[in-house]
Amino acid sequence: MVSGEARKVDDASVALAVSTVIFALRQDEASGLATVWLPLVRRIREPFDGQWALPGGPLGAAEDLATAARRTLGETTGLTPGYLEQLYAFGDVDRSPGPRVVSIVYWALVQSEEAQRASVGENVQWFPADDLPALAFDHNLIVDYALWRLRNKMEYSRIAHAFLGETFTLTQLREVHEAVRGRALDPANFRRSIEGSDAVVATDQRVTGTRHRPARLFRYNTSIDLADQGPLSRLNERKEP
Amino acid sequence: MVSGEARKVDDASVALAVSTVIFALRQDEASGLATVWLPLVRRIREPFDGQWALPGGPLGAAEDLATAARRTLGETTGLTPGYLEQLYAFGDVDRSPGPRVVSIVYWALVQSEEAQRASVGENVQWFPADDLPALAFDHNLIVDYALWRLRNKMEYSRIAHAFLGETFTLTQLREVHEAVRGRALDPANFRRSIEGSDAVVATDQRVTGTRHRPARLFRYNTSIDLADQGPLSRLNERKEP
DNA sequence: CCAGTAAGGGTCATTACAACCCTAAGTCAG
DNA sequence: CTGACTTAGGGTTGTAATGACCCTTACTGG
Repeated sequence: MVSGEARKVDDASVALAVSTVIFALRQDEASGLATVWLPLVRRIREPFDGQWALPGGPLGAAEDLATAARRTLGETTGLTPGYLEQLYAFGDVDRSPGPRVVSIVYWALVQSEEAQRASVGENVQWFPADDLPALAFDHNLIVDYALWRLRNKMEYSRIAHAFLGETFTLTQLREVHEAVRGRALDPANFRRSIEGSDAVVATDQRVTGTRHRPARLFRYNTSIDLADQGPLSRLNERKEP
Repeated sequence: MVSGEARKVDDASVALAVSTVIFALRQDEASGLATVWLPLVRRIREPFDGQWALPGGPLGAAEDLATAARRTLGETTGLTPGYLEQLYAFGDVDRSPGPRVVSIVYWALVQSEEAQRASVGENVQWFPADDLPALAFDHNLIVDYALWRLRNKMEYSRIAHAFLGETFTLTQLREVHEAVRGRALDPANFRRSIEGSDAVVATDQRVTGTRHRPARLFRYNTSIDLADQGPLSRLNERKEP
């Protein structure tokens, strides 16, 4: 039998949802070190009524997958991500009680200030990514996988700037890496590895008023593909305004 | 508005399909070097009637995504992959004329002999991955991405054995790497890098009758996670018999 | 003006890797 | 039987990347 890609699913009871794991960094008040946090949404209907879940919702009929991820994320949390990438499609038959749901999950990064600005209400709360409660559906596994991808990708690509503003010091950039990778990095070695690559461009500005030696401000090299998705970057470029 | 993951898609016209890019190695008759090939299926209905497309089909109501990939692959090409991993979900609104289709695409590897055995008919043909005709839908982009992932993954993980049998010589393993990466590798350096890792276990068997010095046969170290998918390997383990 | 601290640069040992060379051990032609 | 040929497999060396550690520079607040 030869495939007919356009045929409908036999049983129309398969629903398609889009969810997003979105990370930001937060200073721990005790240690002063930054760690990875993410917002969760309290469910207000069965199944898993009252439990925490990833922000998301059904796919609209006229929107692309990434657009649906942005929209549902905005509707539920008010956040606008600085980086967004598809993570995985979860579709096990038994992953949700009741009608079957296939979830296409994205993962994203926001700047910390943007995360502060966004509304936080009764039904949206931030949690440390390493220490989550039991979530609805298979969302604990999803977060684990997203966190693993974030940590992996931080080592070989240049997504760290999505946590920072337009310009930043090398110390700020290093602190992002330290927060995600969970250990201290040598400032001098870090500087050399970054400056040795072409990821970053020095500006002629400096940060003063820090009661220390003024630090140079850097900007990301926009002529470089930060995402490192190979042929797919074509697809992503096309879609962004 | 808070998400309801289990709600149906507003417009029920979104169909969910599963396709697979499956690679095998073939000797080029002229040069004797191996290169990467994949089977394509000729479409026998609109849209793209008569053009080549990836093997696939609609998702069944009671099967997991990977199961659907294996099933549709078997039905259309007769192949049983030695390795299977999710690639990406393609869901742009305009990727298919007519009713909307979201395709969850897998990529896979088969042993070369298994690929030989599988039926090849009028409507299934093998093509070199580097030199494809214009395919149906966005399948050229999909194959490019799958090939990029294969080449990337070959460098840092241990999937090469999926092209080989139970036991193999280091020369065979090296030829797999050479075929995928497209360039010759130094035999001595390759040997050291493999033996230095714990990916491979030497058996006490040797290959004779090759009119050369007999080569040791190796076996893969099954106590190691070959796929390197982090937390997802949990999910995959569970599903395989 | 001095103490404290971050910015930023230098040095060195270790490691991974590529290039290149050599020897070992089979088969086949004669 | 023997030597040519070819692949198996090991050794040596230079280079590039990385981490550990030390030093100087430059600002601010007391």
